[in-house]
Amino acid sequence: MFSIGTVARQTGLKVPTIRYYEQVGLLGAPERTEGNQRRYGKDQVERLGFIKHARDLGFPIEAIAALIDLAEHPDRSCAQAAEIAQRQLEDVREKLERLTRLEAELSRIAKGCSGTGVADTCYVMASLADHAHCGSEH
Amino acid sequence: MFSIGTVARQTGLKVPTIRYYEQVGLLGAPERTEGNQRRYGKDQVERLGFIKHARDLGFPIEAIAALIDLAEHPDRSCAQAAEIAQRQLEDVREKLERLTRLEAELSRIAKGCSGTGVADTCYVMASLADHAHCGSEH
DNA sequence: CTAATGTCTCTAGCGACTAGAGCTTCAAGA
DNA sequence: TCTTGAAGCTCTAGTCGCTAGAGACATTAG
Repeated sequence: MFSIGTVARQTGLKVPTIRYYEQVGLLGAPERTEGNQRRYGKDQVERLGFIKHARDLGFPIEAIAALIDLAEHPDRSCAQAAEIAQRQLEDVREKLERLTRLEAELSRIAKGCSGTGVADTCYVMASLADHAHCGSEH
Repeated sequence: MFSIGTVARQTGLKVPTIRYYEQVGLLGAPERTEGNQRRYGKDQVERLGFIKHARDLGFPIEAIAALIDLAEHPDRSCAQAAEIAQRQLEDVREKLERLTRLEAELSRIAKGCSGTGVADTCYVMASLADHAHCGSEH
């Protein structure tokens, strides 16, 4: 049985984050000592590892809850898990696309700066003020 | 003088968003009609366009406030504006990097799915449960 | 004049935590 | 056994950038 601090160190999560996951129902309530402190078993530590990994990959809490639910009903089809992963992948790809365009635009803006007075000549300001300066949509 | 709805249509912002920008001090309080409705002048519409564009490029509100402050003091150096843009560019690049790695990992995970029972064979689950399955850091 | 649309303020909610106050419990050393 | 300091507890509120909704008032077109 591990204290919350020990589990935090093991999983890389922060202590309040673990409590938060319990609060939102991602993790069942652990046992408690007589003095009301949480004590986690191996299973729960593993689940927290799963959650951490999924969060690192950007899965929203809700999707993780669905995945955990699937894991607890092994009779269900793997297709649902694949679908969740697929959705996440598409989400990431969309963000990538958008960020790629932003990067192009911003580097164009940032490069154009002359470093002189801001008044009429500042390229950054002009670019932001007038969308027509832009190279592409965003 | 334009009503808030008209300005919203002109700038592409939503009505509550415009009120929000006023609330957080990004935009000065506009004139009001006798009936207490906001009426905006050309200058303010322009500024809202500036804000919209900067937000679309991902600048946080605080950075936009700093840019507006610079715009109102044309004697200051353009270097500060360039610095803000540079910071934003770096931020975008960091996110891009991270997302690129996530995309690789997720597409590997999503592709590996066999579509059969979730029990022992689900690749999605196994990948999430065990970080050792991963091809790279994230 | 009426009806429809627009606008007002205010509060609360989103997601995923994070910070802090004020208290209690635990574990290790003297 | 006692003490001390770290770690834990609950609760509330704050973060960011909006968004939604309630209930009331203003404006405008026909």
